[in-house]
Amino acid sequence: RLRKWQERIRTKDAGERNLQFALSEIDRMASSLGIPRSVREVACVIYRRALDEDLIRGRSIEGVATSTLYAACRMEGIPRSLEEVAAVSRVERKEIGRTYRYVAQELSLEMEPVDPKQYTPRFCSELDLSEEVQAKATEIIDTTTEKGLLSGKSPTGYAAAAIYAASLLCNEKKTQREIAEVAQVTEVTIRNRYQEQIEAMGI
Amino acid sequence: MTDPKDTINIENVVASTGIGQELDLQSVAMDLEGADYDPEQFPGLVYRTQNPKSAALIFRSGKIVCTGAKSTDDVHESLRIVFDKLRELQIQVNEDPEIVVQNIVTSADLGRNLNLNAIAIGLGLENIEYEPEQFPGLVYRLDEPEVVALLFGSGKLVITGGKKPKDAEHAVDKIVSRLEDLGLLE
DNA sequence: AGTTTACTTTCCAAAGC
DNA sequence: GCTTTAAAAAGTAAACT
Repeated sequence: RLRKWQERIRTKDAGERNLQFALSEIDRMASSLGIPRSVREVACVIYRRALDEDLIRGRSIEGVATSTLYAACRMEGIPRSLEEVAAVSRVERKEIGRTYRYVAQELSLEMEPVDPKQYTPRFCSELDLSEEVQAKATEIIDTTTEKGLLSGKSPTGYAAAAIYAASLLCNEKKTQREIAEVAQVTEVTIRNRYQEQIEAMGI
Repeated sequence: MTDPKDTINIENVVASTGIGQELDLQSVAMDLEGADYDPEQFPGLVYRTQNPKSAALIFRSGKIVCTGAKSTDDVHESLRIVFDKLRELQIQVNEDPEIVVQNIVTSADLGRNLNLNAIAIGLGLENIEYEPEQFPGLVYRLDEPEVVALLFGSGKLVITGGKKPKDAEHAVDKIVSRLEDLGLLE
């Protein structure tokens, strides 16, 4: 009887320690990505839900913590790409993506696809581009999306190409390399999306 | 308009069977030309047939898995070749061991571009998985028939998980009618 | 700048770790 | 869970020319 009781306390303590570790990891990753406190709190709430639903079993705490932060950013409309969260996590990108899909499905998070426009303010700001370029990029994204160009394309690559096109149109040119660095995509992807977009825009 | 069902093409058939007899894979690997056997990596011996093209995984238990065939007839033909090869090695194999098709992968074309964003929201986020950052296809799990469809922006699709060719036809019909109901196929 | 190769996703069986 | 096998879809990445 005493042994069972001690075991319960031990598991409870271990669970408590694991939860504290997960929450501090979320905080650490969020800090290095410059994610606001309100979003970290959303991530912590999702993590606790995942814990309550017993979704952590068979998965790494760090993996679930990272996925939870990724999901929270999307829910709050300030997405970070898997590339970006993977850069501050000790779990690889593929694992984070798989865990995110599992958690989102099990908790019925019903996440809508990421809108490329949600990346433009942050990317433009990191590139020191004007509001004018940002507005132009937004317009390019809206127009080309209406023409059906977005299906299947990565939101970061799509946003990066629109920003590249907008920077040219507004005479504030940034090189493909500079934009690729900020958006964490390759120059080849920017070229491919850019060609389609300017053609659809009739430029 | 061409019926999307007419564009269905079987791309891969997976089937299992068995010769009801234990095998010494080490000696089979020695005698069978072109056999790949690395028990440290995987317990099955890999044997590839050329006509029709397929890959057979042969296990110590005598059970066999055949993949890569383009039709159910090809699976039977490939396995017939495998059975004959084993017989050449003085291994007893019945006339026609039971062959069970486990999975059929098909491709098809709806003939129009698809707005995957609208489909993801329209068909309801519950049976749909669409993460273009991770994969360009939208994953749609059907209950009847019980298959999984991957829909692409081009209107092309992949259907997998079915046990018979008809499953893919039924799946295409359901997908088409559901997209039409939502006004997402036009 | 553009090409080639390789990897991402879905499915399934097998035996063993 | 993982390992291996096969195949399609289309996008992206890495490594070259």
